[in-house]
Amino acid sequence: MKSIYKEIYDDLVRDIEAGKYGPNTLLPSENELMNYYDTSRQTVRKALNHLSQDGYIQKIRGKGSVVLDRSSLDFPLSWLASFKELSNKMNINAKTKVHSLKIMEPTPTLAEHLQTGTDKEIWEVVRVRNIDGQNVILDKDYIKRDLVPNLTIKTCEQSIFEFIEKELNLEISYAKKVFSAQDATKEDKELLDLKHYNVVIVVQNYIYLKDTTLLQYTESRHRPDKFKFIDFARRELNK
Amino acid sequence: MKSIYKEIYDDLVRDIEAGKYGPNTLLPSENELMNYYDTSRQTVRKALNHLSQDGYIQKIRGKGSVVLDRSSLDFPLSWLASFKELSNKMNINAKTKVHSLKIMEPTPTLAEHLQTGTDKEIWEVVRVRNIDGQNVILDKDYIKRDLVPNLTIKTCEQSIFEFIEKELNLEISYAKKVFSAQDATKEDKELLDLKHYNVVIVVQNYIYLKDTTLLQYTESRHRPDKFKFIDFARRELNK
DNA sequence: GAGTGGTCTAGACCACGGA
DNA sequence: CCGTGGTCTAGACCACTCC
Repeated sequence: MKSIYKEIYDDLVRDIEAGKYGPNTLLPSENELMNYYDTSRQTVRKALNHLSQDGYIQKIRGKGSVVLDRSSLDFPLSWLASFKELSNKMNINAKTKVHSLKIMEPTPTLAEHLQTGTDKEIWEVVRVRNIDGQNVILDKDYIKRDLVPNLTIKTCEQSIFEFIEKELNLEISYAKKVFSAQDATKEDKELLDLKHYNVVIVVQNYIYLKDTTLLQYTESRHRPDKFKFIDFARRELNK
Repeated sequence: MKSIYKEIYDDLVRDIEAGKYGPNTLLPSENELMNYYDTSRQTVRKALNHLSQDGYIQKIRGKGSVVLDRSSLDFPLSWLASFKELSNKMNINAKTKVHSLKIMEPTPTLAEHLQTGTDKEIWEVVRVRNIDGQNVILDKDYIKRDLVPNLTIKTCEQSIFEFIEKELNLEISYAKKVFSAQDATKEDKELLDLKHYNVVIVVQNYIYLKDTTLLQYTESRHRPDKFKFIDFARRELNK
């Protein structure tokens, strides 16, 4: 059973993306939505606040909720999303090749990234993402084995994300991402079609479950010209 | 007069950062906070939800609000912050040199970025950020002149941000950032100490006021090895 | 003045975790 | 079982925008 505010949120997202409410027009007022969904104002406001948080609308006191123009925003890929989800949304001709999949004991560096001991087994998954015939992203995933006992090449070719959430019923709650640029390593040069570039854009991703345990550390190494990341940020506290 | 939830939020942020509530310990329960501040539960929850949003805590049903470890998070520089705010927070030896400041009519490209006409005057501010004796960031700001009539070199050396908010009383509400990498231009090579790097990390920043008008377009060009950006993201809707 | 969103109250019931 | 957080209600008063 979906909660009411989530239903309202989903409805409005759908309507906005379908163009039912165009950019710079007003959404129905909180009162109208309240009556329409036969619910309390707080519930409506919760839905609207999430729309605001996610960059769909701007609430203006005395006026209403203005729909923002997200056409140039393309995809809000700031948030936790898997490569598969992304490539679907963007209609990209993408393929994934699993380069290696193995169980290992972490090096001291990896143990620190994963907040675990060097004697605890972890999975190492190395995947190459191919877009339009070019190998442009190298993904290295490190996953705690005690949380994910089994992993197959087939799963890694699809979406590890989906597998973890749907098959294992682990709830991913939040993540910390660190963006930087690094000199390309020998491995980068071997596995990617780097052309003349001597640096790669690195996205380190620490993925946490809802009980705050760290599940996975991922390093995504992008060829510079194929890297793009969009972020929507609010300065004020949400109302 | 500060609102109650903001007061609670600020208090808790202060206490968490001061170490009064250490990582992996529990905050007082919603009931306790409710009594302490003599307010309703909803008001307390609003404050806690913002803490959750900002990566300070994880709320766990049946248990409480767990303080997350932000020591490695350093600074949540994902969010709207000026260079001055940042360098203050990070104790960095940073200097700003204004390379040029002028009024111009936008090129077609710039007009599109700023969502304005090619006949409307805009400011162009070019600044070089020097960290530890090296020129590592080139900031190019384009600001609508009708919103900001006057701008001085002195202001640009300090913080344009502060000037806009405090002197002009314009309320900045949200921003869209686009991260990418580009081949270094002739200008990059002239103004920055680029060493052997042939690409720069570019952060395009579109800054909006609370009435949804676009105020400013900024392009921040970073030497790759000095670029770092940290993002905290939640997968679930906030509760 | 009428309508909008922003803050807040005082209740209620539910789902979950831990002892 | 009790205490936790998650959802929701039905009111209230305020600040703001627009006419």
